[in-house]
Amino acid sequence: MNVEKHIQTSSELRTTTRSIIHLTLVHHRIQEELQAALKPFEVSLQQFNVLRILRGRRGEPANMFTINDRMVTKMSNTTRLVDKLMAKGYVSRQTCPSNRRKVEIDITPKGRDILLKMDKSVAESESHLLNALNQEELKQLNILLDKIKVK
Amino acid sequence: MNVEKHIQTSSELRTTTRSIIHLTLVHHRIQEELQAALKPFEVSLQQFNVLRILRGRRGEPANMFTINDRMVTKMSNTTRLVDKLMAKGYVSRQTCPSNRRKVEIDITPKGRDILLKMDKSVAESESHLLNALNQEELKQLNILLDKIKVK
DNA sequence: AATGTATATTTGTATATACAATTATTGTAG
DNA sequence: CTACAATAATTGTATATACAAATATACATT
Repeated sequence: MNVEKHIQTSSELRTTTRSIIHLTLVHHRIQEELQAALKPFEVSLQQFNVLRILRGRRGEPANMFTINDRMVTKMSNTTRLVDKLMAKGYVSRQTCPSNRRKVEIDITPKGRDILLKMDKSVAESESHLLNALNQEELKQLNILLDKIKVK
Repeated sequence: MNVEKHIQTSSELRTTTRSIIHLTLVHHRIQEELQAALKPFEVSLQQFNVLRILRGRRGEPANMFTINDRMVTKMSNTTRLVDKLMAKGYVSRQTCPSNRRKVEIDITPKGRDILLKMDKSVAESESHLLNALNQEELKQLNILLDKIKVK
């Protein structure tokens, strides 16, 4: 990708600026592709992420904070994502008996079923996006991303 | 960053899934940092991007399509970004005399002034985010990002 | 010139997200 | 026990973005 051409600038960009723009463009493209993969299931990427987090807990229910901590959105929005997954019957929610401020959210069998189907579609999209990168390059990408200050 | 820990899964992730989650987390963090850098100027990151694109054209005005082509948003939203920059006096807009369907958008001196100030703040944030990466690593990052299928 | 088609932009609207305030419950200091 | 602070989640709302439709102009065919 020619980032300079993309933003149509005649001036040379700082290398840092260039890398950040590049990352933004790639990220946007990935989101588009994954959202398209999920469209037939009428589940948003964020809803998919919630389901995936719940499955990763292997039966142990999660509270809102736990789910939100693994997501890149505010807790208020996570509440609403769970609302929507509830309406579709993909998750259950009940107040935690030992601490009635908390809730216990879990994935339902119906949620697991659709998640399995979505997995397939998402995995194909991911593979397509990244198939020009071998294992060594993926590892290298992760190492470089790790060097970006996320704190 | 331990991506598995972040999404709190006990199962091993596919390496592609892991890389994509990692990229998403890093992207989100970068957006946050840059938005924070722009906050004192009361200009959104997307508004900043429009100004930067216009400056890159060195005096030649741009139409909506040209601006939008360099951005990761829909044209309808770019129209509204320009509306807001107009209201602040940072850009000018007039219908193109040779083709009255088109508009000619340009950055104003006032827009250039604030852009210079914002540049400084944004450059600092970018440097902070990426200062653990040397020139060779930035180059390598761009090469790897280029391998992600954006078509 | 009249009609249909393509191009460029804008408007309307639904969904997504961020931020602030609110509610409910629990913990704790006096 | 009461008052106050801390925690957990939700609700309200403003802004951001995506998608569809509408508007205006230009171009092409007859």
